[in-house]
Amino acid sequence: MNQASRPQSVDTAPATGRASDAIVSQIQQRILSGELAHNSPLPSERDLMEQFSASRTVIREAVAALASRGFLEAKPRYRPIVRKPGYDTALNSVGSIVELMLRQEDGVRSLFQARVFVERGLVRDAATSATREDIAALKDALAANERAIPESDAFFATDVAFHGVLYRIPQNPLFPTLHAAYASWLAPHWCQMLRSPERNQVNFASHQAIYTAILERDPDAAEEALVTHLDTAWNHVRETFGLD
Amino acid sequence: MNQASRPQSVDTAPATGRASDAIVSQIQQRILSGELAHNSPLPSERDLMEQFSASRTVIREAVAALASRGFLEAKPRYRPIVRKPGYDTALNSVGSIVELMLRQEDGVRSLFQARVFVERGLVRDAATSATREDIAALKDALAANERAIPESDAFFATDVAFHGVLYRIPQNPLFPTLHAAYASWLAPHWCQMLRSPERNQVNFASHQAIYTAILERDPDAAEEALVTHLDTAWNHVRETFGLD
DNA sequence: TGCGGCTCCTTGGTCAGACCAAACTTTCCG
DNA sequence: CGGAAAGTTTGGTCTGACCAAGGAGCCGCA
Repeated sequence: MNQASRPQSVDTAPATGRASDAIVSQIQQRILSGELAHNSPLPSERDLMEQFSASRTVIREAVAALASRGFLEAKPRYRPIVRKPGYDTALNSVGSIVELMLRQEDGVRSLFQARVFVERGLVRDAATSATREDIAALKDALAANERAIPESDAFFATDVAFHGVLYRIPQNPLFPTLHAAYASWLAPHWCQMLRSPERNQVNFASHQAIYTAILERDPDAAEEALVTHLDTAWNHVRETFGLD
Repeated sequence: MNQASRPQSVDTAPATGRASDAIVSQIQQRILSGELAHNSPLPSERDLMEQFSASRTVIREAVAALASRGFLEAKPRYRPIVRKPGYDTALNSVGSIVELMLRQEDGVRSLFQARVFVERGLVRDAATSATREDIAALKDALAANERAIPESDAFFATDVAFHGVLYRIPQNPLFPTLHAAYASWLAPHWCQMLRSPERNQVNFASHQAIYTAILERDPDAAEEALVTHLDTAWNHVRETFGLD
């Protein structure tokens, strides 16, 4: 509450039509600057309307806008929580729309195809430039995968985890985020599919083949193993949902 | 106004805290079903509050929510326009956040690196499975690129277009969208960079090398040419902005 | 007849004040 | 000392009102 007494002096965009826009950008700045700490609750709406000398209507509008952009997490009856957005927030905001597109099967195919595309690059990259630690992580994930063969639920988790290791190898924060997004989008579809230890065994074998190829620094083999693996998976998806 | 008289009978989620949620999902359905036609204006807020027998507060909240999710395009003082969302809408909604992340240079690097990653896959794919038409399109784009060498602005456009052709080859609607997104995100940075016919010449040569490799069905050569090309570009970016 | 300009109605944006129910805080009793 | 009860805060919703800008219709001039 230091300079809060003259909030209007710093108006960045007073000319525009929406009064809430100015407030949105101000609060946004406060969040980015840390003045409003990450994970702390937003001041009450009445407080804010005093700080910005605006009506509650405008304040609520601003809060809603910030929430929709991922700067706030607003549970129905609770105080909004300040969230400094990261890559995950970004992908999260697409989530709802992706969900919609997934309903028309063409979307599922496109998305899955895109995933194959990315992972092809990932395994090539892994084969050419994985570090000792990366390989070790892969080995661990593979071992966990093998142990989980009898239990389909656990197997699914370790399956996702194995692929997740691949996404972490390039050291680019975008990829793990992308993986999480993929997983969350496609998981509902996966869960509907019938699973069995036999099928798990096949998938594990594919993972092992990928791992081996990476170990041998053979990008082409790794890519092929990956493609085979995901093609098989896709066929299962097609069978299950009766797509094209 | 057929079934509008009993809007509460179809409530999908009446138990939740937010009253606007129900209205949001109903309007959303009407948009998806085509009952509210694409590009047509939304009924006035007063109309809607009658249809849903809700206060204007709630209606406005619902409209704002739909607008933030891309189902409506709401210019400040005008009637909201109905928009059936597509892939572009999805990526558009990330735009604002990406913009923010681009400000901390690490984000630029990550994003650029991810782009390199994707395009590596794209050129490999092009080299292995480009059709005659794809090759022709590439050739055209390359020719346009060459013609534009003297004029940096035009060159930039044809540069983007050339890469755009690569994104279209896999026939996956996600990729062109991604390309558009990349272009719009990185364009502001590119525009700040100094350009010259000499530099354009170098870039054109790179494009030509990529094209040649694709023509010769040589994925490795194509990938290498692409990586060289983008590495050079990245060095220019680094020089311009003084990144790590 | 055609068209720019004026008027009036519509409609989105904002405000003030009020009420309710759920969440939070404090108090008090076992 | 812990948990239940009472009181206070606070988000969600409603009502009614006002303002200014957009849009439709009217009018007069060319």
